[in-house]
Amino acid sequence: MNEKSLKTIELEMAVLIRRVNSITSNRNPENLVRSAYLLLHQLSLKGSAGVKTLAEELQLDISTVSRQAASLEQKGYVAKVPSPLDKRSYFYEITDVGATELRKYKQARFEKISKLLHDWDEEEHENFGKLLKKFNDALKGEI
Amino acid sequence: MNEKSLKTIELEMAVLIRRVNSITSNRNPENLVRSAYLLLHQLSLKGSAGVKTLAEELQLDISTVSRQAASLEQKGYVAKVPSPLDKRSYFYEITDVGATELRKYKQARFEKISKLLHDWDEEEHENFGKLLKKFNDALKGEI
DNA sequence: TTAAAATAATTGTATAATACAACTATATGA
DNA sequence: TCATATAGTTGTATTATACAATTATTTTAA
Repeated sequence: MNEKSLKTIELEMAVLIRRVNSITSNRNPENLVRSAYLLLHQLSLKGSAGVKTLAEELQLDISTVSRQAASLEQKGYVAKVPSPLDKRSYFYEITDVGATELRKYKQARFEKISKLLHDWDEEEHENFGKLLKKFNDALKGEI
Repeated sequence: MNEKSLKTIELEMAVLIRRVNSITSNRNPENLVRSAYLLLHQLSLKGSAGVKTLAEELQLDISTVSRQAASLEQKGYVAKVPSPLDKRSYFYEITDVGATELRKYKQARFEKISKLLHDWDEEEHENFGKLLKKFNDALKGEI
């Protein structure tokens, strides 16, 4: 039982959150805003859905998702389509503009990370990705 | 040039920030508050310092650190000692109560992480810790 | 078959964490 | 010694979020 690694993770996780939050905070709210990134990603990945479903998938409060969706709609990144079956509910679907913006946003993040990790070897990239994913899977149940 | 791993990191990093922020948000602001954790850690590690120095070390705005320090002082976790040489400035030093609270806070985080990663093998723990640290070091220059 | 309960979404309000700008008090240096 | 620089605080704004109240609609049960 080696506590050292776990202690490192404990501390470095706090530092990571700080730094990433600081770096990714939005400069121009004209474009895709950080907080709505995962919402748009989800719509792109899984197709259209209502606020309730999205909130469950993203593990966020419905009200939070409702606001994020409204903001995406206002920018033209998603379309709000009334559900034909249930007049209370809607489907949000990503628009072409939204898909383009998502691609650009992802690309910008990708490039930042590529540059940041340019001197890591391939195995480190792969390991870090896998472990992050595994950590996130573990976290999922904790919210 | 394998883009896949970098794309995984790009996405999982966003998910990680979301989930960790959600899980670590404070329930009882009587005790040590998440945002001040690294400040108290820093004082514990490097000894007493003024707001300016701490802000540089933590890469935060002076005003942010000033408030965090004031809140720590109000809880009795740090003492605010006037600098004898310069009447404009102060040194914050961790108190015994503060040190105890820091230890408890760290221990609670440690236990959460231990439980979360109980089924990882030792090598994964070690790797994840090392890579997180390495990633944070890379981020440091980007703020 | 209608009244009560449940549900989808929005909106009001509150909080945490932060940065930037304005300000105060003190120190430095030309 | 006065102008400028510096340490720190406080005012204000923003982002991201949750919880509570509300509205509109649907489902259920008497």
